[in-house]
Amino acid sequence: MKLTEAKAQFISSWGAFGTHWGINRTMAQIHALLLISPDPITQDDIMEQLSISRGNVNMNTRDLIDWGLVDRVLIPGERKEFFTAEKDIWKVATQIIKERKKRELDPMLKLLSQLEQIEGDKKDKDVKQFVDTIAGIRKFGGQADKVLDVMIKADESWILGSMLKFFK
Amino acid sequence: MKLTEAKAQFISSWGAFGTHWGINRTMAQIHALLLISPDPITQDDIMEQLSISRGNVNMNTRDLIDWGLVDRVLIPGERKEFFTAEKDIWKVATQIIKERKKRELDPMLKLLSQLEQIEGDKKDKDVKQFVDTIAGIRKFGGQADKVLDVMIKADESWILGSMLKFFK
DNA sequence: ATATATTTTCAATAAATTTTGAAAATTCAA
DNA sequence: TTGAATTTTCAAAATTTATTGAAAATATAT
Repeated sequence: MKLTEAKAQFISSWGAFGTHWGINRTMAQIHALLLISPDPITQDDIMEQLSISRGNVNMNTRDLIDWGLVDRVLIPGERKEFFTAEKDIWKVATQIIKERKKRELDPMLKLLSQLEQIEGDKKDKDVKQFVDTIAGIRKFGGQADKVLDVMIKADESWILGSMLKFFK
Repeated sequence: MKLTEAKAQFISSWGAFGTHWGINRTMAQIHALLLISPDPITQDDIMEQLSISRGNVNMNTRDLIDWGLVDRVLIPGERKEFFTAEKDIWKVATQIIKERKKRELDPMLKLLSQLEQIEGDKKDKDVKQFVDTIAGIRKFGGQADKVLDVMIKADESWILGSMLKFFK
């Protein structure tokens, strides 16, 4: 397989993959393109390589920057802005976990603790099942929250290596 | 807060939550409803409680069954089919991990190992960045794969507890 | 300051996804 | 069997989400 074909496949698959993870296709594709670009590239480069509009590139690069996955780079003597992606996959994963935890897990846990305090007779089986379910999810979520915090704080891949040895 | 209100909030939030995880809103809502229902319920119950069509319920319960999260239950003397959800959140999580690994991670890893073997001069910086990126993702994915396998095999929450002690 | 290059915004449009509902298929009791 | 109850299917409609592109805003060089 040649580089051009492989690139196209990677970008396309990474885009499809992203949709399973709550990230839009184009955002994931731009991210893929930046990951395999050795040097920073411009809006126009992205537009051309992915055949998408300027507005689309602009919005999605902004989102990627908000996610902490992409940076704007100013190149001396160049009028245009350049973009570059964090290449260390561990940092990428950590950053994604951090953001999703903040955007999704934390608010959900907050809601669950509110829902746990409903009025009602605990002997009523509907009430009981509701409270038990909420409590179960909350407990699980709380554990996940702690594990993710540990992962976020660890900055190198030793932690996964350690886990593996631990569980072998 | 009263049970009715709390139920509605939970179902609605769980639905929204699901959309961030590549699961469609209605499927997640049906799952939520089943989680808090102490006894098995019918298609009609679901239609009524969530105000959705029969076809919609049918398709989404089928998907939930495919995901291994919901079971059909036959109640003696009843003509209709009943549905019930696995209530143990750990089992739910394990099942989801197992399915997503199979549907997403495994195919991605397979593709990456193909892409790593491209023809081309390793001294070319485009080639180098491409190969390095793919290798990095593959290595990370491979580790994740192993960790997830361990989690899937562990059937009780002791494993997370152990992790926490380990990293404290 | 002015002209030019570049980026951003956002209403309109297009595309993708979800939902409906009625017809077809299936199940089951008598 | 027959017919009523129930489930399934799937084309059409509705809804949601993503994309475009041109105008407005901003930045930069001379």
